[in-house]
Amino acid sequence: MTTEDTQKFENGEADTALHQAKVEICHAMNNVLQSNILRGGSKGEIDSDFSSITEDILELPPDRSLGDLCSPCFSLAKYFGQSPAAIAKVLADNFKSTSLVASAQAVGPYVNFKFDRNNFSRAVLKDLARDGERYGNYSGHAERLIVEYGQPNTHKEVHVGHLRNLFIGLSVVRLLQAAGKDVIPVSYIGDVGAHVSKCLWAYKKFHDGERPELGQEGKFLGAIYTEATRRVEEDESLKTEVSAVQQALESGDQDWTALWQETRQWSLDEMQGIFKEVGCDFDRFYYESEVESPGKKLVRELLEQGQAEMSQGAIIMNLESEDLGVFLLLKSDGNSLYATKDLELAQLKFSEFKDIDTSIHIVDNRQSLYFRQLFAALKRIGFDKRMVHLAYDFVTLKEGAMSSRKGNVITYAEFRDEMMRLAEKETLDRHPDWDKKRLHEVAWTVVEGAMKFAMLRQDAERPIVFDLQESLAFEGFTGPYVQYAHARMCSIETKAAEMDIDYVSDITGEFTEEEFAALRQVADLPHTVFVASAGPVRGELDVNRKKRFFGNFNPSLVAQYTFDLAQRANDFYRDVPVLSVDDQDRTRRLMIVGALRLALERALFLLGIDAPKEM
RNA sequence: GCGCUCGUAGCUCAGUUGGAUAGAGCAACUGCCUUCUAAGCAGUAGGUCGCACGUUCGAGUCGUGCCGGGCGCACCA
Repeated sequence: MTTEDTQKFENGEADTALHQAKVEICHAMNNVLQSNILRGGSKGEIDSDFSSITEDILELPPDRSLGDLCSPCFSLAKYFGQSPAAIAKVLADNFKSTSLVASAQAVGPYVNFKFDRNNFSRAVLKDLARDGERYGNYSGHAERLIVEYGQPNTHKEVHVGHLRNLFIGLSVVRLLQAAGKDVIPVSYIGDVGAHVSKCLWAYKKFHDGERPELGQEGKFLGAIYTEATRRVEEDESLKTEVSAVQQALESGDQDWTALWQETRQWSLDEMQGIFKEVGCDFDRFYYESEVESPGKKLVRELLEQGQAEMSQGAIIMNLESEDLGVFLLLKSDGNSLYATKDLELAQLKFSEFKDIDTSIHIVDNRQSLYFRQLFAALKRIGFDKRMVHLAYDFVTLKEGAMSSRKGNVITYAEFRDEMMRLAEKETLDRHPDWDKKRLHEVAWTVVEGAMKFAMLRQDAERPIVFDLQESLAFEGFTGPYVQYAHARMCSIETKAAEMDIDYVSDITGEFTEEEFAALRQVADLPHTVFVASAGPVRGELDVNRKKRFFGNFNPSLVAQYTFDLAQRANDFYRDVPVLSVDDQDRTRRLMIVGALRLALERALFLLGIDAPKEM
C-alpha cells in the first residue's frame, strides 16, 4: 500500500465502522506476528523487510457464513517459512477479541474473522447518525478536475449510444464529488465540421424551406444527413460542393451562416431538453464553433514555428518517434478537423478554470489512438497538464454498429417513449387509484432508473449490445429492482409514522443475525465509493496502462454494490418483522430500515438515479 | 498486414488484480399475495471458464502458440 493510499484511507475511511474493524484486526494480527510466537519456524527468522501487515490483505470470504472478513496466509507463509495453514492457526489461536471483532477462526490457509454483532451494528448506526446524507462521502484533500462529457453533434439525432456517455459522465461526476473532489462538468458540442456542412448542403439542395415538427428536430436533420452521405457515396464529385459549403461556413458567408444558426438552434434546443430531462448539469458548454478559428490560427503558428509540417497539402505533426504515427491537424482544403479544435479547447479550459489538476475526457474507445496523439501533440507544444481519456466501449445493435451515416439508429426519444408507455401501464396496474400526474412522475422515475442502470451495470470497457426488448425489463438486475427495495423501506417508515409509536430513546436489545447482515452491507458503501473513485486520483494517469487504471474506476462497481444492497434489504424485509413487534425491537429495527433506505438512496444517487418513496 | 481488446450457463454479464465448492440476472420448470407494496420471495435445472502447452503449493485470472469475434491504423467525427 502506497503512502498516498494510506493518506486517503486516513482521510476518509478512518471514520467508518468497517475501517475501524479492519484496523483492529491488523493491530491484533501484528501483535501476534511481531511477538516471538512464530520465530520457531523452519527459517527461524523473520524476513528483515517485514514490518507490518495492512488492511489490503483483508478480503471478503466467498461465503458470508464463513466470516465477515478473512485473511489468506499465503504471503505470510513465505515470510515465516511455514505452511499457510500453520500461520493461520497461530493467528487465530492467539487472536484476542477487540471491540468490533469478536473472534477469529482458522480454516485451512485462511483466518476468518467474525464481527461482534451488537458492537459493529451500533457502530454502523452511529456513523449514519453522524454523517446523514453525506454517508459514504469523503472530505479528503481537494483536487480540481474538469470532466468533459456529453458531446453530441448538432444536425444529428441523439440516440441510445449517446446515453451511455451521458450516464457514465453523470455517475463519474457524482463519484468524484463523493470522493471529495472539486469537479467541473463541461459539455462539448459538435456544431461545426464536415457533418454539418454535409447536412446543410443537402438541406439547401433538396429540402430548402422545409421545417421539422416540434420535438423531431434531430430526427429531421439526421435523416437529411443520412441522405447526404448516401448521395455523396453514390457520386464522389459532389464532395467538392460539400467542401465548398464548409469553406463558406468557416469564412463567415452570410447566407450559409444564417442557415447554420437556425438549424443549429433546433438541435441545441432539443439537446438542452434532453440534458435537463436526464439530470445532466454542466458548468460550461463549449462549442466547436468557438474554438475552430483560434484553432486554425494555432495550427498555422505551429507550422511557422516548425512544430508542425506540410504533408500532401495538409498540416500534420509527425509522431512516429512516439510510435503514434502521423497526426493530422488541418485538412488539405484548409478546413478544420477534430484535432484543430481540440488543441485550442485544451488551452481554453485551463485558462478559464484556474488551478485545474486534471482534465478528463469521457469519449468512446474508438478514439483511443486519437487521444494519445492529441495528448502527445499537446505535450510537444509545451502544454504539460494532466489529461486523461476515460474510454468506454460503444453501444451497438444486434445488426451491427449504430451509425447516423447509415441511418440505423434507435433515437433517445423513441427509446424513452417506449419505456414510458410500459412503465405507465405497469404503474397503473399497481395503483389504479393514482391520478395522472402521480402516475406519470413515478413512471418517469422508474424509466430513468431502468435506462441509467442498464447503461452502467456493465463494465464501461466492454461493448453493450443494445436490445430494446431486454432494456424494457424492470425486474432482476435493474434500476427498478433497487428502487423498489427503497420504496419498501420507505413504506415501513411511512406506516410507522402513522402508528403513534412509543420510541425507546436508546438502541436496546440484541441485534439478530439478520439485522447485523443488513448493516454489514450498508457499511460497505464508503468502501465502494473509495474503490470506484480511486482510479483517476492515484497513480499514473497513463492511457497505456488502461486496464489497471480503469479497472477500479467504474460505475459498474457501484451498480453491483447497489444491487447487492437491495437484495440484503429484501432479505431483511422478508425475515424481520418491524411494525408488529414490541417497542424496543421496533425502535431498533426502524433504525436499520432507515439505514437501508439512506444507503440505497445514496448508492442510487451515485448512479444518477432518483429513489422513489413509492412505486 | 500492424496495434489494442474480448471469448465464462441457452441469452446478457460478474468474478475483489494468482487463492476456499466459478457467481448473478433473464429465459425454463415448481411453489408463495387473509401477514410492513408479488416491480418481490423460496426452490429446481443449467459449466471441459474458446483450444493446447507452459510458469507454481495453487490458473477463469499470468506467459507463449493456435482458433474465433470487435475496434483502430491522415484529410470522418
